[in-house]
Amino acid sequence: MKVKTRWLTPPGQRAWRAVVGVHQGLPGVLARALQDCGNLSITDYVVLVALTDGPDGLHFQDLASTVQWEWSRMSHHLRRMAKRGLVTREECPKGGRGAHVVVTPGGCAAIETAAPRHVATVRRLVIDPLSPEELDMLTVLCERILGRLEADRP
Amino acid sequence: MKVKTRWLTPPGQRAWRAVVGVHQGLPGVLARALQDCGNLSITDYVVLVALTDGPDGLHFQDLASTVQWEWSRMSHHLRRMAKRGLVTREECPKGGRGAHVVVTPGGCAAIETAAPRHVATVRRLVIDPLSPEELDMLTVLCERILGRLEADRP
DNA sequence: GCATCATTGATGATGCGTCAACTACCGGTT
DNA sequence: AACCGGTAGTTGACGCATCATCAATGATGC
Repeated sequence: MKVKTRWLTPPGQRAWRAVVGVHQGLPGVLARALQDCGNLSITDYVVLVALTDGPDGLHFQDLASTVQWEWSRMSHHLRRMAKRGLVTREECPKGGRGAHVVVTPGGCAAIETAAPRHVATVRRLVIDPLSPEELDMLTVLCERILGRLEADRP
Repeated sequence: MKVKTRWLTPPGQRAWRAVVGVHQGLPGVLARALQDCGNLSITDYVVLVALTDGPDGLHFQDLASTVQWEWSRMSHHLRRMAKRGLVTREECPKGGRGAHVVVTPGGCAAIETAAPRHVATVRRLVIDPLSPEELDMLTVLCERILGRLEADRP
């Protein structure tokens, strides 16, 4: 019951396999590293980094747009994070409507322990095994692919 | 409330951003392409490709090991695919215990329409925008990273 | 001043993936 | 035969992501 499709050329197959392999392997290792120090998921980490990047919290919608999430996803995730004491919703200081999201001391502590280790993991897995020239090459190639991706999804 | 961590160097940041961008963007485009022709998810596609790669169906555990899934995940997914008429569980031809999974005619038709388009999408997004030398370079870099990943997860 | 509409955000339903039982069945041992 | 340990696979519960929908709060037109 062979499917008769013209598959990729051997170099193409090998490249695709490698890309898929990285795609499948990276999140697991990063997630484990984050789990080991502070019980954070990758998504928690992303949200906390966005929130702690400025001096104060962020508006709900600004937060959602900086991490490129839909509002509903953000809302659900903030509820779960709030239940775990990582963030809180406050009244908007500008008085208007809209939720203002801030990091609790607990969340701040969590991100401050997690961030250095996470960066170290990224370094170890992706940055360090490549020479500076190779890193630049990887950047160029990924950005080329990214361009196609964005052209595909306007 | 700035988190004071030594982040990546600018080239490192740019590389990491590009890698993450590809990682986040690729599945969406591939999933849409598969959805548009046959209502398959990426996971459906992977299972169907594995099943139609040989002349006959596969043993449950062989299927699980070729696509690198846990048994429970495979079991759940096969149940859902069976409910949609894509695969069936049969008695093992060897007589022993164990489930034998085969593709239904409907599943076969689905994969035969989906596969060429999927390959074309991969080509368009990843293979075509790169020259052969660049493709080889991408392979080498990804495989280097893969090595680190596997060293990290024994 | 109020009716209408868009924005902002929350909620419920559904599907997927993981973990931890749980069942069933085969093989060998006593 | 009865027992037992390991293999094969299923099931249930839970967390997360997405989609559709709902409620409340603006802004705008008349």
